Amino acid sequence: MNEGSSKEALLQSISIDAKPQNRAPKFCPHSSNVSCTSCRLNELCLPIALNKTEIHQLDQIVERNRPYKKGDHLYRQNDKFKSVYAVRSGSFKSYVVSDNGVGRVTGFFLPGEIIGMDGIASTQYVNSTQALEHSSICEIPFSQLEKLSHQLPNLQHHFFAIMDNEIAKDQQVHTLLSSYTAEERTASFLLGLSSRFARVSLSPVRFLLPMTRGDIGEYLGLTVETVSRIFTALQRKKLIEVNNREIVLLDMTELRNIIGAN
Amino acid sequence: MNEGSSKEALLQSISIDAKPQNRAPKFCPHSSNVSCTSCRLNELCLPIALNKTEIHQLDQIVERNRPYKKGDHLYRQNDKFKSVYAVRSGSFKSYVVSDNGVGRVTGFFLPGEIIGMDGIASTQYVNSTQALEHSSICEIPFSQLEKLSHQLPNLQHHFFAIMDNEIAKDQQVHTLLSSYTAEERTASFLLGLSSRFARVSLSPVRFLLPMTRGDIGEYLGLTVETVSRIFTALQRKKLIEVNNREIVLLDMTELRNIIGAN
DNA sequence: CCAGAATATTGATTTAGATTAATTTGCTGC
DNA sequence: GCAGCAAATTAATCTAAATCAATATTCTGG
Repeated sequence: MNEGSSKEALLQSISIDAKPQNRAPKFCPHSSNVSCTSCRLNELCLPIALNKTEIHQLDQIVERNRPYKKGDHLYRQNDKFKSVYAVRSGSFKSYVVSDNGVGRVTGFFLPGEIIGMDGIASTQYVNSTQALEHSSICEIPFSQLEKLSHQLPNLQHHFFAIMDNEIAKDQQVHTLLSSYTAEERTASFLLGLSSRFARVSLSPVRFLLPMTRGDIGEYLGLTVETVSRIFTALQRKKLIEVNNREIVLLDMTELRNIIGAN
Repeated sequence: MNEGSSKEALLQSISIDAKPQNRAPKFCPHSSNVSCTSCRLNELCLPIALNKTEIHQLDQIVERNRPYKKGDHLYRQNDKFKSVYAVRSGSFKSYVVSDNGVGRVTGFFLPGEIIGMDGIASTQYVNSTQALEHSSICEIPFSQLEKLSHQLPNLQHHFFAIMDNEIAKDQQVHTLLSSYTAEERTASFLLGLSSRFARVSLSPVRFLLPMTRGDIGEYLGLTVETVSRIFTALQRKKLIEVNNREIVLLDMTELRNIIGAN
């Protein structure tokens, strides 16, 4: 079941040159990945549904930034909205901090996923977004993306679809938070991660959590302690195996049954 | 404070002809509202940010359907996605029903708001949407909206913004559900409704709830009983006045304080 | 106008998950 | 290599909201 590939393998396969801002000719020795055309994620990311010529046009506006290290911010709450970002490697979390200092995680982002779509309407980002590990991203200035969408109906349609997926996803979270138990939430979270890892050709049954139990709790509306307890409980039931950040899904069918009632 | 206008007043001000599908010349005696240009909501709805000529083009693709009566469905879960809808009068709720028959309300829609943006990505609606009272809507076939967006950069931008607002709104709900108490949720819900009523020039302090306590509960992740109890509690604290579906907000400042901590 | 159904309220009891607290494990930088 | 800190686990207690139950009110269709 594809257990050979691991998170680390992905990270290694994408080397990043120090100053990728300089638009370089196609085959730069420091990067296997300076263009959308050659990017291993192009089937999952913005270029999907675009033809060669169109991808090339998209390529022109993508800025491949320096890598981010753990804790670095992509942007902060109330920063002026400028770009959306595609995760190239690693992972990010977005969160809001309320006046009283309590933080709430609003989303996690894995390779091939698009970050920063909060902000288009308000012209400011409503979340902060921060790297959970050493990560790299592609920055796409929104005004240019908009202009290009205007020329390429495929891109416009695809971007509508991406935003819409975001809406659909948020509504699933709505259902989850308004009616699932702690165990159902956790099972659903693990299965969700699993299929997102599968999407980028990583093992859907064995993976490393890029986030802390605290992050998961904030995202699922649970406390750290509850998340931890549920993990142990699921392990005792032989549905998963947990070793700190490493998760093995032993019985996906039964995990699905847990949330199946809903 | 604008208490003169009421829900009923709005309903009356918009009369609807029986077969509005026939595109009619500007001044039809049966409707004060057969074009976006003359619609009292045009400052809040899709036409916002469009100039006269552009509004006219939008007008050409809008279908003004027959009115819906309470309980009528705009579309159902898994129906093929075809259109988005703008509420002209009345109100709607969208919901999903899970396998075990438990329903969850995912959103409420008031005049000037856009329904049906779930579905663009999946080509099927993921919610069902139903009128909460006698209501009328404008239907906008999405393929045509997309085509038009492609010609009118303003419309494209505005539609991005509308979708983005949806995302931002859903994320607020995420925060609400993952960390607010029952009282905080309820206060936040009432204040939210209040400002949405204000947006369509209805009183922000005295309004009729178009939905049941059960709907509110499903939306907020609470039981009917809890919603009812919180209403009574807020009433006892003199923050609101409740008479069945009629709500008066007596102390908006204090209501804001309830959620202010967050 | 009335009967039955849907909706809403209120109270008593239970419970899932929060809170509090203490301990263990793992990780980072000197 | 280990000191100090962040993250995770586990247990005991508490509590907000669910559940169960009964009644009251409002709406609807004949």
